[in-house]
Amino acid sequence: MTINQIIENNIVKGLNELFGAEATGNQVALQKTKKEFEGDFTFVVFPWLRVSKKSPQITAQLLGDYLVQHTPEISSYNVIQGFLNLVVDNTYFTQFLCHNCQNIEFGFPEQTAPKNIVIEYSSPNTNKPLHLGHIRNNLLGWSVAEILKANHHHVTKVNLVNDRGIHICKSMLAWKKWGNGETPESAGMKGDHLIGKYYVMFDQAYKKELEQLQQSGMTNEEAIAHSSLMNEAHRMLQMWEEGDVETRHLWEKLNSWTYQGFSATYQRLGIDFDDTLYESKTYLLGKQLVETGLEKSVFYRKEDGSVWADLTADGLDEKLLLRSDGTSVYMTQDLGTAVMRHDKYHADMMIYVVGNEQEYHFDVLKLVLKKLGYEWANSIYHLSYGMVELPCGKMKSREGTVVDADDLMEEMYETAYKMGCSLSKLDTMKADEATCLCNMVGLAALKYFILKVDPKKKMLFVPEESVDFNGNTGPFIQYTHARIQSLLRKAENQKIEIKKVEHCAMLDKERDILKLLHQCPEVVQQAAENMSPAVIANYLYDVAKEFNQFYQDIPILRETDVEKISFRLQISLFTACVLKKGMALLGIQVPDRM
RNA sequence: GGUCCCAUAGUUCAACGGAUAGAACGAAAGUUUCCUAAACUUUAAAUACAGGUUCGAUUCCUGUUGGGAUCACCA
Repeated sequence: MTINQIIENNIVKGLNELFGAEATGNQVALQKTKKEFEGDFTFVVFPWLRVSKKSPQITAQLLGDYLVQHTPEISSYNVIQGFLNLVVDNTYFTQFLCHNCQNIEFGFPEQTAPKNIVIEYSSPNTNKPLHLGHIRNNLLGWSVAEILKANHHHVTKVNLVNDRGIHICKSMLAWKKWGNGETPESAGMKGDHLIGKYYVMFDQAYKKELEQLQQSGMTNEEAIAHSSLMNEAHRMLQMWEEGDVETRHLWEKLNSWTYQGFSATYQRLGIDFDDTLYESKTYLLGKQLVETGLEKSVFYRKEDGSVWADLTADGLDEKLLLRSDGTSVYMTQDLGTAVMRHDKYHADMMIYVVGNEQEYHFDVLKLVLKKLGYEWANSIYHLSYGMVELPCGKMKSREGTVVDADDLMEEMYETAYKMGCSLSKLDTMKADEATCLCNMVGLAALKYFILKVDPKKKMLFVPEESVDFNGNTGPFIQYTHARIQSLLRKAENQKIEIKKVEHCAMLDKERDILKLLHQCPEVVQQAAENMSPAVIANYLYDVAKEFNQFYQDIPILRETDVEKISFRLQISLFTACVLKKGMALLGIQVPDRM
């Protein structure tokens, strides 16, 4: 049981015994005491004045006396207005430090109901390279998966590759027409970038064609209908669906180039998956489900042969499920994917990390699944995150207003390198060590910048300006860790042993940082409940900041009292552990020197 | 037009209905004979507007204004 729970239980007992309140546990919530007041936990008594029938001051005093008497961990209290501030005994914190400093399980909260969770993220299209939007998606998905694991859930990370459809045919057609057999090797390009080049090429040629057709007197619609390029692409899609050998062969070849490119990007980003699924393998199941729904009269067929779900009774619109030519749409595929995924993993919860622009899509998906009789539709959770916007607005691949993932990571590395040089941090390092460090620092800056923001909120990215290396940033936390490691190395060189100190007079700064470290498990738990790595990121910043103040104000190795040195080293060691573990949940590595 | 989301210092982000709304960047001023100055200290600076609920509202409700998303035989 955590100390919060112990105190809360005693508050419930106190309220009942003193005032006959008939209170229960979930009505009582403890909060952290604000910094400017004395105390560690605060209980607000205002809501209980009705049952105590006494003034706020008296009510709080009575309860305070009761708690000090019945809770060994609480040494004293004070009352300000209706706020009862409870002071935890110093010994509690010194013992907490002794018991958890070397505990590798520390930070992972207790879990009474572990779940089977499948989390999907990334979900790229194979016709273009990954960009900043994918980076947010990947980092969020990966980090949330780690956070859920830290809360003892069984997590499967899956990537659903959108490997088929008209968009893929566009790059295939462009490569076939104008590629002259170009390969990633011959072009000296990453495979995904090469394919992306042809995708853009198609779009440019298509636009030019439309312009010419319009100049020759056609309306916009007529031009679209008469575009030979688009018609060719559609023919290619049909051939693909019919299983034409040559088309399939081309498709496989170009996709394999993209996968090689993706794989390199994922690796550099530090992202991985337990399983990869392909839409080309699930869309047929979706079609079957639609047929079943037709038989059950859950869906209906229009005169032109298209199949629809009528969701107007539920406040949504009518939704197309099969085109009049019988081919499937996005929703059809997703229905198949959902059923397949549920059957394959026996999931209690299926998380989809997908942008908030698709909220409507997921509302529809859940509703249609329910109409088909799948009760588990409620276990689908759309982890809906905000878009990353540029100063010029939304990112659009075809218009070239994207921040490419590979370029961005390279820029981060270069910035870290320049910075390292100007601070003379790299002077004493070997070349490969410096490279490794700059990669670590550059990535940390990028990842932290993205993950510290609440996932639900959209965020603004200003190239050359957004990603900082000072202040509330990844490198700041890395620096704090490196500083502690340096301290510990020095201690080892001086043959100083870190002994367990069970009782020790404490300075305010020491107490502050211990109190903060003590909160780690509940922070990890809260991050899981909110599915928000930002909770962890902001906590780690607080820890690092608190430690730097401690480090600045209080001598550690320069102290003369052996007990105090030991105690402070132990605090430092523990801080380093929490920083390292926490950063690992964000997918950020921490160096031992920088 | 229908539905949904958002609005906090100059800027980017915080704040389970609780106390004097926190940080960072940027601006101004300081701290290195001493454990890493990628650090620390100090100053100035914000809840879009109007109502309501509450002992108490940045947070909940209603309206106004301003942004964004979505409602495709696109994915």
